[in-house]
Amino acid sequence: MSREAATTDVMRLSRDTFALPAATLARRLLGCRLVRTLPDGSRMAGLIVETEAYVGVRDRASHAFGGRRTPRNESMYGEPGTCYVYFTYGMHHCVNVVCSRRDDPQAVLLRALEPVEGVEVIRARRGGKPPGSCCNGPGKLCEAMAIDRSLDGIDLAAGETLWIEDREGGEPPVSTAARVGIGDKGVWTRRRLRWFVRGHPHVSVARD
DNA sequence: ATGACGATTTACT
DNA sequence: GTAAATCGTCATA
Repeated sequence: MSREAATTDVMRLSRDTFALPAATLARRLLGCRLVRTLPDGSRMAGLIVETEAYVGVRDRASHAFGGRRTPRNESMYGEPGTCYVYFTYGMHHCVNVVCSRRDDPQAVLLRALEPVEGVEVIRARRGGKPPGSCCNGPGKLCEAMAIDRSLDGIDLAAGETLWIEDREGGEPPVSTAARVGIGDKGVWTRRRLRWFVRGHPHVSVARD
């Protein structure tokens, strides 16, 4: 392999990157590309522009708070790079990247993407909405990319039908904010564990 | 068996 | 801004 090819090859994120702590990985994922392929051959991708970190058993807002371990959140306890998909509000899915190490349930919630590949397929699945309204929220991006509980527990590092590719340029300009949709969880409601690309039009909630 | 609760989205006032 | 939609999950009994 030539030096040129090596530097231009898209790099799939691998186990050692997923082994970062959630608060570090959440920022590291901004600008990276989430890729999804379907049995019918279609391929979709979007740049990650907003994330949230759920930092472990002491995080009151986390599904794994206090070490809670049930059939629903079992994949949070898996290898770094495991995909955690849950169903909520009776109608929406949300997708997370499990990180840190096995049995340390930390994860990064993917909250918004900028669609860059398969945009027409994405729009069709979102009822024909404009691209800017297709992936600007955790439930929306799952609908757009056909992500549901059937993908819970898969290995994103293996990259069969869903994986993440590293960004090619440097880190985009980053803003932080409190996480969205957290009820009263004391200090954990206010901590700035949300990261997004500053000023990006596809972010779900721009407020800091 | 029951009930409360969502890491949300959409439509409507 | 407020409210409805809609149901799997889990703690409690």
